[in-house]
Amino acid sequence: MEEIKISQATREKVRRTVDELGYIPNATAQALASKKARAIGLVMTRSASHISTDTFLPQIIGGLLKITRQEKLRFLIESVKHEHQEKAYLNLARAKHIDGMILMTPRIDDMALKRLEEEDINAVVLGTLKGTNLHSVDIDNRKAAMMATQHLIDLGHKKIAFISNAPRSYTASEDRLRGYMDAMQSNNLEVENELVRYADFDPQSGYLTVEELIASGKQFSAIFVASDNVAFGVMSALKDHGYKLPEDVSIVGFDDIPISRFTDPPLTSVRVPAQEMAVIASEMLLDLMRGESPDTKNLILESELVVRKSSREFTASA
Amino acid sequence: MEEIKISQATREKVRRTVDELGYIPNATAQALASKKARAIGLVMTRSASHISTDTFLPQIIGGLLKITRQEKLRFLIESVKHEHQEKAYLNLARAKHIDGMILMTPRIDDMALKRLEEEDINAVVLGTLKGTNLHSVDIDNRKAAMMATQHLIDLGHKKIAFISNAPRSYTASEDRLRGYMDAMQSNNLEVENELVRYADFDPQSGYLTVEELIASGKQFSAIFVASDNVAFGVMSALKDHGYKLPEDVSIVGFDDIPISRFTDPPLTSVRVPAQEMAVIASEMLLDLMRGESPDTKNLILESELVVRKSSREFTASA
DNA sequence: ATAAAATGCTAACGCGTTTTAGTAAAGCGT
DNA sequence: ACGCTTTACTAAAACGCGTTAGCATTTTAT
Repeated sequence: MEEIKISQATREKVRRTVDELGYIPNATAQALASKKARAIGLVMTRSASHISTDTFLPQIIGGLLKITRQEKLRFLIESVKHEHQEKAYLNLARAKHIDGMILMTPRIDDMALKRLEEEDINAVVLGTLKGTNLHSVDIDNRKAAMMATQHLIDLGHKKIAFISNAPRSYTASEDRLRGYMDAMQSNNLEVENELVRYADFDPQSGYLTVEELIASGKQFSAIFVASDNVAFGVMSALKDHGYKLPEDVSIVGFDDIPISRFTDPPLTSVRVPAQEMAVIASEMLLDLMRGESPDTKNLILESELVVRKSSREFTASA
Repeated sequence: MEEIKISQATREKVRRTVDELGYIPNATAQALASKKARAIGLVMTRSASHISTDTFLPQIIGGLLKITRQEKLRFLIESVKHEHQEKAYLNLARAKHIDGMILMTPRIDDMALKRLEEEDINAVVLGTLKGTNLHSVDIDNRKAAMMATQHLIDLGHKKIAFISNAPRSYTASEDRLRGYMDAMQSNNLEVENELVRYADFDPQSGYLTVEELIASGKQFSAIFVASDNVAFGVMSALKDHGYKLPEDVSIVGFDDIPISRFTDPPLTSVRVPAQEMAVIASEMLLDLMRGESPDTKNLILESELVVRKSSREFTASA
């Protein structure tokens, strides 16, 4: 595979002949002979309906596609049902149709993931999973959530509700909650149980959660919603119940997905470099596949608060 | 492969032994020997950036995943650069790493697609491409666009602008424009060139298009936007320029993606059964892969107008 | 000029399955 | 019991490529 000298003419001639004969190497045979599939998998554990409403996913796919295209790798999407997870991950790699995998939205209790490291399986986690030795790319969810909450506090809000992006069993959800609590506590603000609620990925769950929140009768002048996608439902519910945004309630989201700047009001949100994360994760995976070890084991990317119109100074109206 | 009689006990014993040994068949070897990859591909021709902002994609992926999971097929995403398309499609199948493919967002001028039918390649188009013999699943874009436009006309609007979902080279874009024109003409309303504009998939392009529209000085009291994703940008731009929705301008979108009911105002839109389309397309593909021919060659699913708050009776305010 | 090393080329093997062929055993009818 | 067909099982071939080993040839060093 070193630099071999072959005349340009010969090279061209071969190319032409190959072209004329229409020869296309059989990828399967190549894979079998070389023991390399030249493919990576994006592994998800969510249901089809959650995937359908996931506005974050295209960014990840876009990023992965960028790399796989340029590296001439194939890219498959694998979806494992949570019930069968114990071996599911392993089988994907053991069956050798992929050389490595990228794992999305890890759950805290995901023991199967932890087993991946015991085997010699190339994997990069998109997110954070404590207690494992797996490579990962993520942002500092806790810190970012703290920043977001602090922003609301700086605007004078005291009764700040928290609506999660997902059930608490997902690591990102837990971390963002902690960040919210950090900010509240370090400003001597009380974290009220009634004001902490869990949504479930999609706008609909955000809508319903707000209705519960309103029904609880608790006062609040701002909500930190740990997912833009959920925040859309949150904003819609608030408006439907007669709240004016941002006059009555300030909202801060999380993810800063592409459409967030086009909502009404434009959503203040924590920018998560999703596509960049996907690109880096796949580059790390490539390193692992080559037998090299990536520069960093657990890379944390910067995130920043993008202030738009959905958050504003607290006034006594609410 | 017929029904062989094997005692339940034996069956279980084998299963246990297999489990203990941790044997996992090598998918690559299976594929090579059986000449079946047991995999399908979703083929897209758009750039990474267009993919990242595509809010329609998750629904398609969700639908495909549903079927591939249940049929134990693998599912890969292939992205071909338009420049190299001539052979790109063919190679995907020729290299034999997929048994069939689903083609998204076809372009009118896509000659490469037309070559697929000459070869013996299993393919289903998600959309419509005239002049080919390929199987396809789609809605009646022209009729749906006509309905959407007619809805605005029924509300008393006369100056109705059209903003496409994509450049005119995409078949869906062209068909939706025709539907708009059908409705206008059959109501003796003039189709004004200045009021017909082309966006480019994402909200940003919608935003810019509206600014051009406004700059043109042409009057309009309603806009039919042939994509919800673009419509988000359209609504945002209108508001930024002082228009009230729906008081000053009525909007009708297209696709009815999950978040459309949560916008402000909730978006009137043409419901496209995206996930169902994906499911049916993959089932058709499965038929083709089995050598059977699907019930229908070019299946047209029903779409309906979902009326929400973004469209209302014309008043002389605009 | 000769031996040693480097290079070019071809043929055979191996990858881990499915599939086919082939053989032995068993079932059937007369 | 004998020939015939069916069934069960085993061994080998095939899948289409990468890789290795072996041999022939050329280059380098002495």
